[in-house]
Amino acid sequence: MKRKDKNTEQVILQTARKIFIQKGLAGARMQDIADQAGINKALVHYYFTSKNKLFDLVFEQEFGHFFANLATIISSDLPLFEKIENIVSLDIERMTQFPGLPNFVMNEMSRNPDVILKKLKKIPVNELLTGFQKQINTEFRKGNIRKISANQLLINIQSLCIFPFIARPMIKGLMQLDDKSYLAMIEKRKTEVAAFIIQAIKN
Amino acid sequence: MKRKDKNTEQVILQTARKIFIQKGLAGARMQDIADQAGINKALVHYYFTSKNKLFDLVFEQEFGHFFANLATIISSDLPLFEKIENIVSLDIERMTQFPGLPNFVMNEMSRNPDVILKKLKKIPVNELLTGFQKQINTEFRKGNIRKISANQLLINIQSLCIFPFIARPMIKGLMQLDDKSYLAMIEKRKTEVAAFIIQAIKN
DNA sequence: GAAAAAATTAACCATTTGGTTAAAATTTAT
DNA sequence: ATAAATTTTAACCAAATGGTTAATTTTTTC
Repeated sequence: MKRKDKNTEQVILQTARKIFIQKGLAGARMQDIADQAGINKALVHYYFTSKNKLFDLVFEQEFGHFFANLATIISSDLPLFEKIENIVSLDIERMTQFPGLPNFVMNEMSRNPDVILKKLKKIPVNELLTGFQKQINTEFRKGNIRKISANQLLINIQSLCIFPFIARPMIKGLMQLDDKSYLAMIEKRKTEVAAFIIQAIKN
Repeated sequence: MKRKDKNTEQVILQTARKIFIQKGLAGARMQDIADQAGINKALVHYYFTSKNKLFDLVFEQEFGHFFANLATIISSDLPLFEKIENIVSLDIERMTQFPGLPNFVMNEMSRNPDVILKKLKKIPVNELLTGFQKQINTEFRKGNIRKISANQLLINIQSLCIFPFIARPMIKGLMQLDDKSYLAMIEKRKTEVAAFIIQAIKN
């Protein structure tokens, strides 16, 4: 195994990501991570010092994916309905690309709210919400939409986009969908959810 | 500790529930359950045989809460909009009453989809969805609502009701809400979410 | 090519964990 | 009141776990 051909550190990280997402911090085993990475367990410690350190690193990366580009769209000059369409599209695409992500992030937020709070502080949420609320108020005054708070609207958008990924096994089970059907349904939601939301707020 | 005054089995069960909801199966420790129940660890094994057995029992009970009364409302003769209002109200009330429930159930569904599939098979979902779709079709033909599938509508309702509980720490962090403000916001959603949905499908 | 640095290995370690056991204590049944 | 049944206890157990160590191997540097 030559360093030029393979980067052991990266292999461990990818493997750890997969297992942490699947099993969570408590359920993941260092030996399993080593086995699946095809290395000796001591190497995990050599490169990452401890289970917690490795987990923190993985979580940092995954958490970054969660909010990727969202701020940019929310603060853009796009017309409101178009903005909603773009947020929905981006959210659903990202969750499709990283299917275990919402469960992973939500769990860790439950387990460890203080760490998350610290991370969230780095996001200029007030600015975003203020700008978004202004846009909403403008559209409301023009008579284009009904009254709604930026907070509630964003919660609704995220709810409609993310929950079906969290509830994937339940939805598949209840509605008797195989993977293909489930994914087709998710694909359809890209336009349907946006339309649902726009219709809900439209005057 | 007299049997007449306290039921050790129940105390263990309540404690286990709390800890399993908080830590999950892998993260919960039998010694912690015993400590918090104020008993000797061997007692947990005496009454419940193993960690897995105890967990299964707790999960069974919690899973029951998740779907409680939902089938009854969906299959009732209520007019569609009223039905939506009742589902939303019931969902939000139940999640307020059992705040850790959605995380707990969603996690276990991820971890153990086969077990969940088995449980879901006991719910007469096809009947429910068929009936609900009929009602929707009737309203659509009358020109009262837009076209939507029962599946997507139910997913949207559940998304809007449940996700804010799953994402509680994130919402609180991003929107800088304390517990009181968060709960006030949730209370408001009982009517707002129903109105949002009704508006989204109304013609 | 030799030395230094880095990566890898296999064995080992202390602690934790879920579970077991047998004795003691308590409750119930007669 | 005694015997039987049940509950509880404290000690113990084997395996699993995250982590450590020192030797060996490989790669990099000069």
